[in-house]
Amino acid sequence: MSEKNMNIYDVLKERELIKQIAFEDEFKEMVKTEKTHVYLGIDPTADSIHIGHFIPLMMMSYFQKCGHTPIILIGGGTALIGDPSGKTDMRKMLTPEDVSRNVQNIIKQVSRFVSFEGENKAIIVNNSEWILNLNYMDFIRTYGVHFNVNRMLSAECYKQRMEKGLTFFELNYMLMQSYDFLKLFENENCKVQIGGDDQWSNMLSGVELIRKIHKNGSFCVTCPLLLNAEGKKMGKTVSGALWLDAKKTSPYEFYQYWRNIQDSEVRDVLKMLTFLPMDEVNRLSSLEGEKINEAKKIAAFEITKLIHGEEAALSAKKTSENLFENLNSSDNMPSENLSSDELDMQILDLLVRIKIAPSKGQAKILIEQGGISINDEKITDIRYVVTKDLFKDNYIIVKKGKKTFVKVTI
RNA sequence: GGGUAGGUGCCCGAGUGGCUAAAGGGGGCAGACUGUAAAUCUGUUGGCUUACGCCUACGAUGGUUCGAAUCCAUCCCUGCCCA
Repeated sequence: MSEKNMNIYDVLKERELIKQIAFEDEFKEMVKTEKTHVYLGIDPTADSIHIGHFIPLMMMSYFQKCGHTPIILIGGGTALIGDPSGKTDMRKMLTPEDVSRNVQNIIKQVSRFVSFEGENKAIIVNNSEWILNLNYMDFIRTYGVHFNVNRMLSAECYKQRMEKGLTFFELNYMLMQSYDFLKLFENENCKVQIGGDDQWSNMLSGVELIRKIHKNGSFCVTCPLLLNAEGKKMGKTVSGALWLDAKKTSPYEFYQYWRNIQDSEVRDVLKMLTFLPMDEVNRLSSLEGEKINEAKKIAAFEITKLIHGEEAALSAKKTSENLFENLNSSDNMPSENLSSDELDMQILDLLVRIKIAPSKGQAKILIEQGGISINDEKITDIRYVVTKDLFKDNYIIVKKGKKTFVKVTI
């Protein structure tokens, strides 16, 4: 691999994947001469990773390509307790079985970005190994003394919480995360932590803890958060988050998400979420007017390929082209199967049945506003009945608005 | 522990006995316009019902009343101030 000798700092700079670095100059010098371990923390609170993990994983991928060793830290210890950071309610407690099943899924998805083979193969560690055995008194005496609460409270992430109320538990998160880094530093010679910029304070406090105890270099690097043109986090879909698991967000849906980004987001998306050469990124993102659709297609394809593999990406792309560019094929479209005794169904019931509308009331509104068509015929009567003769080749295509298609088969 | 202000629909927020499925805004969805974009304009936004209507919903549980988001009691939760 020729990339092995590339300098990670330059690579990340070029991709604009760096938001902040602690001890930047020292970091630059370190990576010139050393190959180190790099860690990224992921909470196994869900059985899939979502788009928020995407950029840090891209970053990790570059680190590995440059010869560094990725460590994926699973927050198994903290997940067993239940992470309170959700604003409204405590997340439900996870059993050890939940956690280990989630971990399996997460590893599968992470392996799209980092390799678990070769000289600097990625390793997985779980912080339950050390968190669960902590002795409270020992912990606060040994490590607690290094944390200045005044300073912690001035950190951006807590500042916002000050208005809403902050519990001691949440305040502790910073100590836990710092301790994770310290352990990895001591046990695995891990000098670098990476993560999203929202983690900056937590990461920095780990760096400082290590420097206080070992008087030795450790670093953290954050990547920019993926924001859309409105300044909100990207990755929200109608049905919630944009997941990287095909079972939760289909490759087609995933592809469409990226196909529909705004013009102004194209450059960021290509640059940060694909491995396309920068020349190409620059060329594509400078396209104007209608032509920028070309860039969006490429972005959607590349990103889908990265997450779901080439085959799934091709078929998502094909489905999309067929639907929107009128080639009239329904392969790979989201589909629902009806049993034959469900025929002659009222249109309202059908829309609910195939999950196009959440309730009959909503379905009624959609039809009244002209948002529903079957096989390209607009439906205007809310009492329309779906009969068997509509089903050519045993399927119909139900369309909601401009972008939602469902193939209904019998 | 004491004082005080609060908890309303996806979110913010008005409402302080009947006209309230609950103003207004945001967000979502749909329509027009477009490039599967943005901006703009329009409609719509609890569930069931062809409909009359019924059910569920203003932190929780009880109560007062012909009638409660609105009054009373108890409880739970949150903010702020004092200790």
